[in-house]
Amino acid sequence: MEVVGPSEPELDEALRALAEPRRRAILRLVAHDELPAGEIAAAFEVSRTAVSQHLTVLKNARLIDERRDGTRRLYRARPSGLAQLRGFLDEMWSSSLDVARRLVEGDSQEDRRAG
Amino acid sequence: MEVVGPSEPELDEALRALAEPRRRAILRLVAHDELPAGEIAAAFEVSRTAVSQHLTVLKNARLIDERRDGTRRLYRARPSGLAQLRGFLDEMWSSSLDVARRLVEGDSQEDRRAG
DNA sequence: GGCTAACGTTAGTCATCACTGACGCAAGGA
DNA sequence: TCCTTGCGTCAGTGATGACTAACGTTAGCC
Repeated sequence: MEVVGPSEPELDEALRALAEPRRRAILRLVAHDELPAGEIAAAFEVSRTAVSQHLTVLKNARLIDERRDGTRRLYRARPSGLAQLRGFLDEMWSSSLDVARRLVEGDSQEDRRAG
Repeated sequence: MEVVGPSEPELDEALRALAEPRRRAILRLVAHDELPAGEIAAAFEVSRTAVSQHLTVLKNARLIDERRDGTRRLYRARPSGLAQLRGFLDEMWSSSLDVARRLVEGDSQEDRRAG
């Protein structure tokens, strides 16, 4: 039996986006200020191309919003995109706390199955 | 100027571990029950080798704990490992909310710099 | 000691991905 | 119209990673 859980394309995309340190750094920048792509790229030593691709990934993951102003593109973090991740972590966290509590109480997995 | 943020090896390892769907599925399993490696592997269609490697990654990321019982190795989720991720998300979330509020108030980035 | 069960580890393969330079494109100003 | 500025896109490359089969190791039973 294959267990893969519910289909979760959005969560997967968001977590894959956050798994890259440079994208987290970019997200931190635009979490504090709305910034144009050029200014974001200037904050890093990698090429402007690389930063542009990171911005595309973050945008597809719905972690940032893009707004156009002439030839400039302004980016900022998207709070609701992070909220979903909090939900995932909270669920895992409470579940794991339950297991910890049961183990302390001596109620092993086999006990619960036998009962 | 290169901006990479504070060194965050633990956060990085945890997020990289969670970026893989199979590892999230494994984590969900051991968040509900403490399970031996064989039983975890039986829940998936990939080889036992692959699951063992996933368990190693999750263990190194401090997202699960391992306990030995004879030849068996029992695994379960580690609540404190998830708490760190919650902290990261909370910080980003509140920062992005601040930016959203400032933009709504018409206090643009340029305004704050000029002022 | 010999055997089996339950796992981890190693070596090798294929796909993914972060990166670069070159190019394309839209929005102004002269 | 021509030129520049600000960015995204394309094609190619090296590194990472998820996977498999084969092998090594430890615990317990006979």
